[in-house]
Amino acid sequence: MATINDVARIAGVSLATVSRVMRNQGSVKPTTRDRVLRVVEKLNYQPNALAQQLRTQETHTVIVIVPNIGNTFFHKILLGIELEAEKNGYQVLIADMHNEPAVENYYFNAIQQHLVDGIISLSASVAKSLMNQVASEYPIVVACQYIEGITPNITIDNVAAAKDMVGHLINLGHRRIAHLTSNPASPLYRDRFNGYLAALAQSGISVDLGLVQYCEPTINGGFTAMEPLLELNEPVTAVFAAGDTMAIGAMKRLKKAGLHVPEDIAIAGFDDIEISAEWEPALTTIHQPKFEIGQHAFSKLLKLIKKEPLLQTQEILDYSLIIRESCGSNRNKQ
Amino acid sequence: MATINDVARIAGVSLATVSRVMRNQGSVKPTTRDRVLRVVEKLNYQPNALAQQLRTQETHTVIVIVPNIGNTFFHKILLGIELEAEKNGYQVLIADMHNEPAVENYYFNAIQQHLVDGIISLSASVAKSLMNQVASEYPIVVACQYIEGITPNITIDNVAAAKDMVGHLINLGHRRIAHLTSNPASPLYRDRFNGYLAALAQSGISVDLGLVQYCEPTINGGFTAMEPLLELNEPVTAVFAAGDTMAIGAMKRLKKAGLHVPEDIAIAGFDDIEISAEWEPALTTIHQPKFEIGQHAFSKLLKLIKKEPLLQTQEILDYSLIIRESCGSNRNKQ
DNA sequence: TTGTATGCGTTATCAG
DNA sequence: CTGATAACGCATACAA
Repeated sequence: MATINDVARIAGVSLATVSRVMRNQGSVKPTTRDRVLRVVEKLNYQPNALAQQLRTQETHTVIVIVPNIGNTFFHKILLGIELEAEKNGYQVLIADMHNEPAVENYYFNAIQQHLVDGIISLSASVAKSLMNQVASEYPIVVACQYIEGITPNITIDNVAAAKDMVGHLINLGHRRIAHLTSNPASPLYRDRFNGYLAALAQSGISVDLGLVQYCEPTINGGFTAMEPLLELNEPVTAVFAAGDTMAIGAMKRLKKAGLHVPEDIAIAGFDDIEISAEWEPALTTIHQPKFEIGQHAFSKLLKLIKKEPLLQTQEILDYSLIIRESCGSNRNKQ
Repeated sequence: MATINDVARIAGVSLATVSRVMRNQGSVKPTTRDRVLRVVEKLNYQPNALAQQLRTQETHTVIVIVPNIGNTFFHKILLGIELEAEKNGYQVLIADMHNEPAVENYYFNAIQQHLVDGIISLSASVAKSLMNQVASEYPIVVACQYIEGITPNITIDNVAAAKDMVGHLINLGHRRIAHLTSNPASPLYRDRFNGYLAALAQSGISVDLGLVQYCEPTINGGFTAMEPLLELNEPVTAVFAAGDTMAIGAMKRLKKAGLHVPEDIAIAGFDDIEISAEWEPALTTIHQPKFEIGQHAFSKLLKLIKKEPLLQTQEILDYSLIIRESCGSNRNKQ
């Protein structure tokens, strides 16, 4: 592999000159520039990025930590990040935790080792203390998730969104509304649960914790979580799942039980992942502005990297209620 | 950020000694080791990986180029790569092309710039000449795709798999079988098309190119590609889609037309993506051993990196025919 | 307009 | 067992 020295020697100039033409910076006589360029081409010289980065102390690379690349929820977010990064001359690398919390710690080291200029975490499953320590020294932003009171983050108002959704179900006449949720340690699921409770409270509906099921946030999780609800003496008429995959799992279980959605029971989800619009019946859900979340996350990170002041450390984006078929109000089907 | 020099100075030793204790290599007196370690901890010293990599000329990192991270087909492959890499002390970074061929070129530079030790491409959409040039100098393996006669690659036998699937349909009594395919420039789709043709030929069924539709390999693509087939004078009784997403799109279109799968028409897909098993009716398809493809791809790459000899440059893994509901043979439902 | 020299933070080769 | 010192490949301040 050719180095800058090889080019310099063959072109008969100093390596400083080669450096100048490579970076289009400083002044160099057109004729010598041409001579250098010809050698560069002949040798297929590519600057060693490692050396450049070591020298300049910046990598123009950010890493985004994804809990599980298999979760389609993250795709549009990634796209938002990527396009925004591209626009600003940054490279984005994706690190897949494949759902193992330990992996996040591992990638947190990447920044302490100068391999990247910043981190966007879509997980925040790292210990609060480590997050604190790293975030105080390096550019980090968290999106879609958050650890209370730490680091800049981008989310929607999960409480309000869940409350809206359950309010919608109540408006449709439902009184016995089940809730499918997941890991109670996650602020996200806690917020959505709180929204559910708030909506019930507002309508004077008393809470029945027997209608709340905890499960894995997957199709299969929703499927099995639906079973105890089917055996209730007084059946529920609606289910609010804190994630679309759980909602789809619930629908599959209902179909197996010979029940129809939305005629026999209404189902609502959360997130608006791609398959929700394709599923039959199409799922009523909360749309998160994923692409924008991604864009904002990168913009915020970039400000951190460039040490520009952050106007607001926490950013709340707008969600929207997407009414499709699964709640029986398909007049408004989008 | 503390450097090795800071540690050395504060611990009252030379930086060579610090390097030794960090790498657990060479001999150093237990007491000085302890002294160094204490300082390391106090300063929270982390070696600068950039400098290490520049010095040692290896990054222990590989990059995998994914055509579109939103395509769930790739997830298990990534998982296979990641676990195999982890086992060998390598880090894997994912580069998302978001379906823009130009992006692959961009990441091909990463290796020429010494940022990674090797590349696994799941795309192979780069120009043959560039692929040739880079592959001749650097460790690269292609999986699931291939450019004829270049670089080590891992695939299944797409021709045989498609032929098997269409053979299955023929065995079920079908004679008029449509084929949904995509970009004819892709060897993959060409192979599957050839398999389709081979199966017809073997059974003495004459080919009717009017039954072949080209479309985007998406749900929507399959949906619209189904329309002309619906208007045929002599309708088809089965559809073989060269990808599961197209198959699902076709099913959605049929449902809209009031037709039932598999009673009115049989549908078969290819790839066995996750949603295919969940869809109702569940899709009959060709299973690609994605996890193993990922593992083998990394192993092969590692041999390339370590300059070990490659026994076979091209590796063909076993596929399997997964019979579910969409072809009406649900006796064998898996 | 060009060249020289220094340093980025390591590892590794020598001596001692 | 430990310490100088020379690379690794580049960018840049300073001279010329």
